[in-house]
Amino acid sequence: MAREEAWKMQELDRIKTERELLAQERSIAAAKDAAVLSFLQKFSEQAGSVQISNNPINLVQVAENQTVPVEKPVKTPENSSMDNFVYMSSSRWPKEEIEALIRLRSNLDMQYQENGPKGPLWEEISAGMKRLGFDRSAKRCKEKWENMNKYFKRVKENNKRRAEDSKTCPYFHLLDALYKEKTRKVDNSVNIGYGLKPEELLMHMMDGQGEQERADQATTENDENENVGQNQDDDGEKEDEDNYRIVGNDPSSGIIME
DNA sequence: GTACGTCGACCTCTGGGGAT
DNA sequence: ATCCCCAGAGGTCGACGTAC
Repeated sequence: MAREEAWKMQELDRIKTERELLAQERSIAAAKDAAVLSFLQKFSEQAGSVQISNNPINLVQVAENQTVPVEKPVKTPENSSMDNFVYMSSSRWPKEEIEALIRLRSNLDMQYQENGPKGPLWEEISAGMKRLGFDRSAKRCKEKWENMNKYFKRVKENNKRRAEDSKTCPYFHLLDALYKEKTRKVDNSVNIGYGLKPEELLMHMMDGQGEQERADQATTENDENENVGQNQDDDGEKEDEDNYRIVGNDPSSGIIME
């Protein structure tokens, strides 16, 4: 019991820290926006005919030689001379972008579930990504989400085990945690969950996780072929279960639309 | 060079929900 | 009841990176 209380306190501290970090990120993004706008203004004055994408943030990141997200000039038949080029988004999603997408999608999914009608969900996610410095269209976000889940499920169904420090699929643990929480929410929503504030819901989820972990410890491994979306005790997860954090539905991730 | 894993992009199909 | 729109699932193909 005391251990559980301590764990809850730890989680609350972590939530607080994450919110502070997010505030920092937002201020950085705002600063970037301002810098980019001035840059674009200067740039357009100097080269009036140059085509520039509507991706100021990423242009700055290129200028600052940062790695994420990666941008590269792309030659097109129209601009093969490279005198005029457009910046295209990198096709590959860096880990940071994927994690941001998962968090945003999870947060908004929870919001939409609470608020009823689904609005322009992916537009909001795309806007949220932009605020975090990642320029991805709603369509790209949606496709990435679908491909990600598709591949995740495929791997799960194939019953493959991968090293925890695998270079690839670093987001699997996030998706895994998300599916677990979704399942748990469905289980709990009959009695609790709806009508609660996100923070309150988190506390319920955290309670549920504690109970779940205790239950997991008490049970034996007997569910080798459970479906990912149906069972949170899927195989191959016990080994790293203690490392999971509730990220997907964690309101503390703070990426909630103002 | 080849096999394999991973991923992006595009497509089709299906089910749910709203409008008529 | 029917139509339409949308989200999601699933399939497929090709590109890319890596291990062998």
